[in-house]
Amino acid sequence: MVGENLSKGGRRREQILTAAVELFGEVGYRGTSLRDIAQRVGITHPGLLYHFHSKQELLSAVLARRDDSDAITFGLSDQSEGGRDYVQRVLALAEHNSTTPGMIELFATLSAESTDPDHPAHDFFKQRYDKVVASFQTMFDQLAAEGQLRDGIDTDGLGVLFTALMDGLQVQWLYSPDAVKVPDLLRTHLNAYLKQPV
Amino acid sequence: MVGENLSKGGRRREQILTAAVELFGEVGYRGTSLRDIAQRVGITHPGLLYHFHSKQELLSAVLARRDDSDAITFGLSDQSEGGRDYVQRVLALAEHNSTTPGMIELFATLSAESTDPDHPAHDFFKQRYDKVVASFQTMFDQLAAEGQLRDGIDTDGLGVLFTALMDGLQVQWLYSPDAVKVPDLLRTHLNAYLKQPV
DNA sequence: CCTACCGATCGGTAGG
DNA sequence: CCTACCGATCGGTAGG
Repeated sequence: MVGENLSKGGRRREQILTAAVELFGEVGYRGTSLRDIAQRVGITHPGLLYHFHSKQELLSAVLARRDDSDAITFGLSDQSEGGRDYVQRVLALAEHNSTTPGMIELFATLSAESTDPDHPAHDFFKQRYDKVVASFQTMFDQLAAEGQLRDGIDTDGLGVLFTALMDGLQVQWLYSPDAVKVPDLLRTHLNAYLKQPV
Repeated sequence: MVGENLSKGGRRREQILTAAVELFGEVGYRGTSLRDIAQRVGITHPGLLYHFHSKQELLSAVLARRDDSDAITFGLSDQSEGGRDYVQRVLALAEHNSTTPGMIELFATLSAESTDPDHPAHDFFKQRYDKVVASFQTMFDQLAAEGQLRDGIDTDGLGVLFTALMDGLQVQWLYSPDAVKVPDLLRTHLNAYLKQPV
C-alpha cells in the first residue's frame, strides 16, 4: 500500500511525489519547474534529481501512482459483482475525488495538455481512456443484461459519454467547487437511464 | 466579420492570431513561446511584440475571437426560437468544431490550465462557463415548457451536465478523431431526455 | 518591423 | 544529498 514501511529515501520520494502532484496540477507539467518542486520539499533541484533522474521520470511516477491506488481502494478493476455494484463504486470514487483537488487538477490539466502527440504523457492518457471507457461500457452493458435500464435504451456510446461527463464535471468543479456537486450530477445522468434510481 | 477589409497591419495581425491559436492549442499557453509564433509568421519575436504588446494581450485577442465568431455564425446568443431550434444550432456548431481542431485544442487545453486562479485566462473561463451553462439550462427549460421532454424528467443540473459533456467529448475526440463522433454522441445523450429524437 | 541585448529561469551534469 | 556550473530559452526593451 502507498505510504507504508518506507525507508528514509522512500519517505523523501513520497514528499517529492506529493509536491509534484500539487504543482503539476496547479500550473501543468510544462509550467512547473524542478526547482519549484524541490523547494516545497526543502531540498535543491539537483537533490531532487538524485531521487528522480529526470522530469519525465517524475511525471511517470506521479501518473502511475493514482490509478494504482484508486484501483486498489475502490476495486475499479473488478466488475464481477455486476453493473449496480460497480455504479456504487464509481460514485464512491467521485465522492473521494472531492477530497483530492490536487490530483483532479493534475489529471484535468494533463489529459488536455497531453492531446499533443509529442507530450511525454500522451501514450499514458490514450491508453487510460481506452481502459476507462471500456470499463464504463461494460458497466452499462451489464446493467442492460440485468434488465436495469429503461425500455428502448441502446447502450451504444454510453461508456464514452460517461467518461466525458466525469472529465467535464471535474473541470467545472475546479472552477466552482461549492456549486458543482459531481456525485449528484452523475446520479442525475445515470437516473436518465436506470429504471431504479441511484 | 472576421477576415474582411484588412489593412496590411491588420492582415499581419490575422496571421499572428492564426498561428497563436494553433500553437497555444498544441502545447498550451505556457508551453508556447513568442519566438515559436513569430517564426510561423516569418517575423522575429520583437516584430510580433510590435503588433501585440505582450503575450497576455495576444492571448486575450485569441480568446475573444472565437466566441464572437461562433455566436455570430451560429446565433448562439439568440434563444427566442425555442429549445428545439437551439438544439439544432448547437449540433451544427458541434459539426463545425470538427473542422477547427486547433481551436478545440486551444479551448480544451486552456480551460483546464486556467483552473489555476493565477492563470491570465482564469476569469475569462469562469465567466464563459457561467454563460454557456446558463444557455444550455435555458434550452432544457424551454424544451420542458414545450412538452418535449419525457415524463418525470427534472431539468435541474442538465445545463451543467451538457456543458461537461461537450468539454469531455472534445478531449476524447482530440485523442481519437476518427473513433469519437461528437455530434452523434450528443444526440445519443439528448435522446435520453427527448420524446422525439433529434 | 529589425538587430542587439537584458535579467531570469529552465533541465541537467560534474564532482564531491 | 550539496555547490557550482552549463547551454538553451524565456518575455520584454532600447533604439532605430
